[in-house]
Amino acid sequence: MSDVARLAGVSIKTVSRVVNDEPAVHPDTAERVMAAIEQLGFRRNLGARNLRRGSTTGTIGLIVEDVGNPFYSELNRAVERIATSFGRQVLTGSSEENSDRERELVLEFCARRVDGILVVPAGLQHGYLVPEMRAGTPVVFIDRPAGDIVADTVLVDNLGGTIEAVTHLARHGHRRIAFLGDSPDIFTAAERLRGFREGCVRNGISYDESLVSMGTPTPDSVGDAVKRLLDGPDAATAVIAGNNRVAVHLLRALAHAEHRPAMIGFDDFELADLLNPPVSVVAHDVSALGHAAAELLFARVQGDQSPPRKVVLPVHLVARGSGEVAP
Amino acid sequence: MSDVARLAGVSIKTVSRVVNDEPAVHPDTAERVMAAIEQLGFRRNLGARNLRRGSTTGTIGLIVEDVGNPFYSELNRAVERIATSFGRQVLTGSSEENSDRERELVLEFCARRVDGILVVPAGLQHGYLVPEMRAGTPVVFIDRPAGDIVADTVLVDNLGGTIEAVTHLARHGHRRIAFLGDSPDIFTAAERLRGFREGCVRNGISYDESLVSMGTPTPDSVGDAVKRLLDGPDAATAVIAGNNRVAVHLLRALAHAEHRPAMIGFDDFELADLLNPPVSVVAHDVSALGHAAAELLFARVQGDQSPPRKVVLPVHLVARGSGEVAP
DNA sequence: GGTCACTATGACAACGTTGTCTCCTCTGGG
DNA sequence: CCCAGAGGAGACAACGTTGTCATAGTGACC
Repeated sequence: MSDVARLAGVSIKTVSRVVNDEPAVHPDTAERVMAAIEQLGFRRNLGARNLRRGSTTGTIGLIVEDVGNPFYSELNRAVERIATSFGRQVLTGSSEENSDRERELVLEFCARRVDGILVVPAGLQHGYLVPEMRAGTPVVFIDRPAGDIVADTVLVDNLGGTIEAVTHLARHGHRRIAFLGDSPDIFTAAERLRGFREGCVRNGISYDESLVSMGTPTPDSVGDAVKRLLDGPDAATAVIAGNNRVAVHLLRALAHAEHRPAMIGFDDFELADLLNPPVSVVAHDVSALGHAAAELLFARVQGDQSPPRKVVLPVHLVARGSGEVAP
Repeated sequence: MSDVARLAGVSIKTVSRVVNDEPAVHPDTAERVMAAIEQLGFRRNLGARNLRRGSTTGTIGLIVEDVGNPFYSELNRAVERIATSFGRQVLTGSSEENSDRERELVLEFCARRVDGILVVPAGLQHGYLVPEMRAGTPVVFIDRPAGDIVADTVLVDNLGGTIEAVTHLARHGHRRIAFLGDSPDIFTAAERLRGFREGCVRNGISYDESLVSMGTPTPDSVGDAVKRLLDGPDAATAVIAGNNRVAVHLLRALAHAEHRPAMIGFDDFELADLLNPPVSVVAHDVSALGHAAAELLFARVQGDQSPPRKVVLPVHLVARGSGEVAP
């Protein structure tokens, strides 16, 4: 900026005035300054500006498990949309379902003085956030609640959705239903398992633990579970996939099976309707999840001091075929 | 920091020393400072630090068309991985295929003094980047080259891939092949169309413009194209989808068709192998694209001054079934 | 005992901005 | 002709850090 000032033959403050469109600058002077800016390729340093003004940095942080997962990238997009409408930019990070990495990212974001943080939490302990939140960085939890602190949270109705799935299958005559879920350490997985259990009870099906398989889904783990749960005399006649990744692995494992069980997935996914048979799912609006969380965050950024809110978004069953076959 | 200093009864500089793990601080003093830091929830302001040190900000910018598109989110993930290994964080933005928005994002990133920018360019004019690049912000173009400047670029072999697709179809007896591409303003779309043409020539097929449909893919636009190209006496017997989004819309349009043409998509996508028939594609390694671009960017960040490089990554045809049916 | 090396600490300036205050020069009204 | 007021511009400090230099204290050695 001082280079610009020198070239234009004015003071540094006048350059600042021009850059900030402040009034009380003579048009001729302004023009000279503009020319100098152009010539030198000057661009105001936002970091210095924010430091001096004590204003916000105009950035928010978003931490998800994996920005490459379509579920999270749709979330990312929704968040970005809201952030843009508030004139903010988004720093993203993947926690890889690792709570140390999550913490690292959060603290780094705080050191960068982001205006707020959206996080799909990996761990169960979030005490480390208390000082940051007290220092004025709002945090909103997405898809999973905070472990041990009270904070704004936006969830989907995991329990209700899974109950609905079980009920739907029961209505089509299934009594032996298997449940394939992600690691039970993950809130959504645990909650959906709880919904599965509750769904069985409500439909007069005895809950059979041997029909449940939980764990980080890999092609092998899901393949093994399929062999175990869907073979033999006591085989399950229907199966619920606990999330989109389980569903994908499950579909691949079932692709060449002789007789396929009925199936319902939790989380919708692209092309589900084009598979054979089309896959029925418990769907929810991922964009709405991102929107709601981001809107809540920006309300906090703008000073909303009301007590922490918990929002639960509805889910709905989309019957496409795979869940409507008889045993 | 001055609060911490006051509480610990030391100078501000000593706090700085403790925070930076500098030697020459008495253990007792350090402990007192640490306690004060803990008590006050102090966190160093990275913005101020970077300003003072004149160092890099530890961030890079990534601009794609849409962070929610699986293709770009996979790219995002690959870039993030490299960035993390270099201790950097990633600011992301969606240009929405709008060159003004792209420019806005780039300039905002520059004002934030990112260490470098990765961009999937939307427009054809990048002169606005020259001052920024001269000022020392390296820029690497991904998937599409810069419009009117020379810069580092990482592409995939669009031409070769499409030629291969045509050849593959020709080998299976097809003579009337349709091509559905994205808007010809997009480099990859234009290039793949060129490959289609060249592929026809090489295989002794007369290039028939009436079998080509280019434009931003929507369910309707693709549906209309399908009706036009695949009906009637002169209908195409095979079709090439110019990118992953065209492919998805095409599959949906064909889902209930009586006799389906042979089909090959450009860009692989999840579940392609589970459709009926499984979809043959010209695949390329999106992660490798991100890796290569990010590695190149960080080489520049670290001072590599060699002439701009152009990297073209290979593609390969994955035959799964949809491309291997006779006319 | 004086010098030297070394440890531990602080004062101060500077990074690139912008808010505040001040100063100078007009213009127009009395 | 004087003065009030407005318009235009600059000097200076401050934002939160850290690099440089200075200083005080402590042993160890000749």
